[in-house]
Amino acid sequence: MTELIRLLTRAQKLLRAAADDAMSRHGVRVGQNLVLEVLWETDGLTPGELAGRLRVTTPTVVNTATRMEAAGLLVRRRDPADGRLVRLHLTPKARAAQEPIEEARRRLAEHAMATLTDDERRHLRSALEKIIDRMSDHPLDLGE
Amino acid sequence: MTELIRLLTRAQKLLRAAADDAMSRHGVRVGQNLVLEVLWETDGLTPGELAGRLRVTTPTVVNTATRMEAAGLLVRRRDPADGRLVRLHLTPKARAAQEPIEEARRRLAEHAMATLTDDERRHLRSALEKIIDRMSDHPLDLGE
DNA sequence: TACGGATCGTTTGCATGCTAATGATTGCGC
DNA sequence: GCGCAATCATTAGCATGCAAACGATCCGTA
Repeated sequence: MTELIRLLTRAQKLLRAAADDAMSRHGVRVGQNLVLEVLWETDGLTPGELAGRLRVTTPTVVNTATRMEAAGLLVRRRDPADGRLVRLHLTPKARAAQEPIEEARRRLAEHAMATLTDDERRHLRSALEKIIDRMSDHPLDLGE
Repeated sequence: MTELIRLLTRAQKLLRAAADDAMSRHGVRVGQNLVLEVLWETDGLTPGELAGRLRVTTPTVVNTATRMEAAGLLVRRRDPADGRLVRLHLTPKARAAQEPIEEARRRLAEHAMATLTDDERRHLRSALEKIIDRMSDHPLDLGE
């Protein structure tokens, strides 16, 4: 079964590289895209909230946000009600990138799955969900 | 279909984190494990050869090898016949880690796939291979 | 009201990848 | 035999993740 994990890793790497390529055409790197996807839907989230939704640590979001701020994709605003919080707001530049990036993402996904039948896609989805559930609910116990 | 890519990414991330956890018990990080797997089989490869087998760039192997050298897992030796080449040789410490690490890897894989039937595993393997073939043979064309 | 624990974001340091630039060595062609 | 292009490894710089340490702010309690 270790072979299956290798295949999964390799497929994910190919997809990630292709996604990064596609996103880069629009001035967005693959990690930044994850932040954008959430903020397009709900602007003004805090780094901590974003980290929770992306299943990533807060420092990761903070660093990505800093790079995105430098790239002119978002701005930080202190929450007026709670001085500990920082709210991340997208710029018009980030909003303008939404349609082309989502389109690129859709095309990439269709391209990657082009040789899979609907049935194969369903099976793939189901298998991945089982693995995710398994690893989420029962993290590998290594003793002590 | 973009949902399928998200699932694949999430599953891979969970597996990688679990693998890193398991390997760390044996003083080896998940990236170093890839190098070990190849060198256990064929000792004395060059960084370039390793990079080719691992589908990773040469600088990545060089950096990983430097960390592994610092950790006492391997040594660099200049090739006597060709001064440009560097050959990576495992230390006894790295050989001693082989059995426990391979065992941990097997257990992790079995654990992650525990809720999948043989049929589901076959379908998963087949789908992943199709995606890999597709992305390898037909990299997404983005136009110029 | 003042203090101390809880809650955030940030900084720091590391591992893993990449691309581009650099440096050493080889080997072919003249 | 010499020089120059090809071939390697390495270095530098960046993006993405993590964990751990730190600093600021808030809030319940005494």
